[in-house]
Amino acid sequence: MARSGGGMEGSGGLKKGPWTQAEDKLLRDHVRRHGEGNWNAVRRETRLQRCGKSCRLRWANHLRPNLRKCPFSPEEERQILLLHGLIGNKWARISKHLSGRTDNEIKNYWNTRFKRRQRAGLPPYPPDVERQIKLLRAQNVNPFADADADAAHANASAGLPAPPLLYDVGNPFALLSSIPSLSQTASHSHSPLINQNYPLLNQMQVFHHLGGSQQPSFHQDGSAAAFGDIVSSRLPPLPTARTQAELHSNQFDTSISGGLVDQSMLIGDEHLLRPNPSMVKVSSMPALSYREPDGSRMLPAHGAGSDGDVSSLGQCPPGQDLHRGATWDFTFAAVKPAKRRTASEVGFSDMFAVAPPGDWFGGGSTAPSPGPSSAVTDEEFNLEMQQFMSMLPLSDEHGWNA
DNA sequence: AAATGATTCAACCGCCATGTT
DNA sequence: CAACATGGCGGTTGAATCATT
Repeated sequence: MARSGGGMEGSGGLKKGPWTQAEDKLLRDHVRRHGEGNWNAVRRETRLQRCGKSCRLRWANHLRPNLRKCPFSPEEERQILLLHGLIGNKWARISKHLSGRTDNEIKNYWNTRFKRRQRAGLPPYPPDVERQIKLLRAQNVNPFADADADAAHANASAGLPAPPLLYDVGNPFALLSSIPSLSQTASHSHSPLINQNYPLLNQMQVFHHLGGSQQPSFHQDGSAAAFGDIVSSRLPPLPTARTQAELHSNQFDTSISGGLVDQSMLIGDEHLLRPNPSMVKVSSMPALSYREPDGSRMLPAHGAGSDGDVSSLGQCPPGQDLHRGATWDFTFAAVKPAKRRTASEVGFSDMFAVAPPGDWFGGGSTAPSPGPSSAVTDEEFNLEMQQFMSMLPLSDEHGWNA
């Protein structure tokens, strides 16, 4: 998209703005001959008046083979959510797990949908995704934690709270405990991702299944916190309610609804979410059901390019791209306005029932913090992720899009 | 039909890490 | 070891487009 009117020259006579077909051809030919990399040589060896960075970006985001330009599939959306929940705004890392997707694409996707949900006063993750995130984090699953582990350790050493788990302020165990299969996984799996350093959450699940309602206390100093006969000495402290000012920019201000949602919204998910007496009713919330108008997004809204955009369309197999609909957009599109609505049309019956993110990624930091770390490899993580994915229905089982 | 506001996403920018000299 | 070059990443911007009034 043009951001400078096209053809504008920056410093050094370098061109900015949208790429033309001719430029694309030059770049493509160059890469074909010389391979990727050495981007600054492109300008030297071709007539392209683009800086190396611009070339790299153009190639990576639009020209390289195997790019998939179709809308995200439900699995991809779920992966994005899960990965984002685990590692935060690490778009490049996330994109590595989504074949044919660029970090920019994922970033745009997230930002767009996130803002939409934010406006609607919704948490970033649907309930079951949030549960997955909780579980993975509780199990210390962070395949990218090599570098992050140091930071986390440094934080711990400095007495700073570890990245919090997502949880329900009112009932931190309601979500975690409600998935027997997951509890089973946590308790009995021999997966390499099951980290025994975090047994407490698993026990919490058991505890809750046994009818426990007492909530544990966690101490920021990491000292043991009594929880029945369960003592936590290693679990990162769960967050306390924070003020809006402390929320990360990416966090939702759940104060709109007190961080909780109407109990009626739990319909369809009631076997997973326990009624919470502290839930409040939200009087005005956009209706969330949405159906894309007849695959209109098959084509870019703009850009198949007035200026020779060569966005590779149709690279997704038939049926993979026309995915709009109730069972497809289970995540963000549920908040997407079918049409912009008047306040009177707005409803809340399809709001996600989910715990407030509360302290989403650690207070004070402008960047989301990764979750607890482990030495799990990407391969192991992928395997584990696939297993989790397979456990989750792609259908609209819980009626989020109803 | 025009005006206005909202949304999308390609492209840019600045910073940082790594490699090379 | 320092200086420089290069590549990568995440955040942000803004024109094009869409939807609504």
